Amino acid sequence: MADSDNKIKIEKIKGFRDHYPEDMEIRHSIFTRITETAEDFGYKRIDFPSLEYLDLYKLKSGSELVNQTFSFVDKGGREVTMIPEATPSTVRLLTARKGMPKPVRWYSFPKVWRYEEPQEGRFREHYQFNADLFGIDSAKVDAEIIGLATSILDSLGLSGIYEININDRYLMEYILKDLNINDINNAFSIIDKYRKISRDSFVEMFRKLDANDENINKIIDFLSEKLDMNSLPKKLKKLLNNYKNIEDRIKRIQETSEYVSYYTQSTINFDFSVVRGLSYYTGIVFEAFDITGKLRAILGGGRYNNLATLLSGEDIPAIGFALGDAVIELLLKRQNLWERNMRKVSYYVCVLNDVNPEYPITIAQKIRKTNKIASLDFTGRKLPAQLKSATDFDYSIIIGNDEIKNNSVTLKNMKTVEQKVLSFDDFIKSL
RNA sequence: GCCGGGGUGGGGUAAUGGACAUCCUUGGGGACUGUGGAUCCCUUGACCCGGGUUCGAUUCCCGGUCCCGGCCCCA
Repeated sequence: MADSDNKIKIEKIKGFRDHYPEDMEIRHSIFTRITETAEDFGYKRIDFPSLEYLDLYKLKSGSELVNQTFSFVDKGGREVTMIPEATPSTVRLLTARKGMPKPVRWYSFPKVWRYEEPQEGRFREHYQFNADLFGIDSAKVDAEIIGLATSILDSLGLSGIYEININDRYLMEYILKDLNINDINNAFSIIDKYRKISRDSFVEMFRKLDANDENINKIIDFLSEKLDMNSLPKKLKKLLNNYKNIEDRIKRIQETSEYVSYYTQSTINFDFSVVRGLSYYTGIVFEAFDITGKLRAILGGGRYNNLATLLSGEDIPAIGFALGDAVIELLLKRQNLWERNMRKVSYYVCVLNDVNPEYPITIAQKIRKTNKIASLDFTGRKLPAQLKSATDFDYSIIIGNDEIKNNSVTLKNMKTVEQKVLSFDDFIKSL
């Protein structure tokens, strides 16, 4: 870029994405399918600011999170952050209206931000779909949320390429305490690393939590394989010193799993290594995984019964999940499903030179009134050039002085190349 | 925050320590008067940024930046 051109070159900010029309067309189609599925379940859409007080996140996650957010002090001296996730905002909206009739079913599809190094399927800004159900704490609603999640994946054509892995924070805590491990948070973060680190370093880290080798081996044994729900009780009886007190909890997990199977054919496992990073989860946690194991979790969520209490003092049971657009895009592209699939019928109106615009505009407006797409070519170019612009459309319409004189429409199917002349009235009827 | 690999017109590419930087596509103009979704001709347009080595750097070296990927972390 020569200086004499007096241009400045602005590059895209690291980790952010541009979306051109050919990309947006597909993206919008996918997003619409996702939100329509939520609507079909009776979930209502909400939205909230992209900027929140940093305190909203300090409440539940500690100060380390600050390093991974886009945070700054605004001109009014407020410590604010680009929202890194939707759940705290969602709960803020819920608790700000006292006495909302329960249950509340809400979804949102905001952009969220995180300050980290971009890599496959991870950007500093991405879209994240969220769905939450407030006011009920039962296996049935746990299953509904998971069922909504699977219905969304299934509706995108991803059936059979993912599985659901379930765990329960309450159960985990019980097990760890039963094995005399009391530093629960640290234990969680070690367990979260189980599939990434060696057995030796796993043992080493647990020893630092004063766990004895016998119990560590029990944990490893329990972590080593995903379980189907039926074998869970047997496994736990062997593992735990005191099984009785946790029996109801196991039953609930089994029920949840059974109910989820009414929504989807997808495999549901119990997986003790599913921990989820957020500290506010209190019960069931779940993730959908690509069965090839190549990608990170496709979506994840869980029950968080005390976040509302933290924010407002009001006790509101809650469960939800989140789904990022980046991983979905990777998956769909891998399955050759990243394509527009809900496109309206489209017309390209070629307007020949010297034609009064009234007639073509009238035709375009008639088309648009029937919920179809009409685009007018006012370039005055030669017909072949206009037809070239029409390539992406289903039909082209040619309007010249002949058509105006005869009150007719020349309609060309751009795929079959078939062409016919209709009267204006017949054309309108054909829409 | 760390590590590796990259960066040539709008998109896709070729070559090069030295002269007009290749080809395709797209854009613009023209040939050809409403169907040639063309063809032909002309044309606009690029070596990521800064510094160093050199007579001379797009090319070699260093730093930055962005892209791709991996780690850390994971919302």
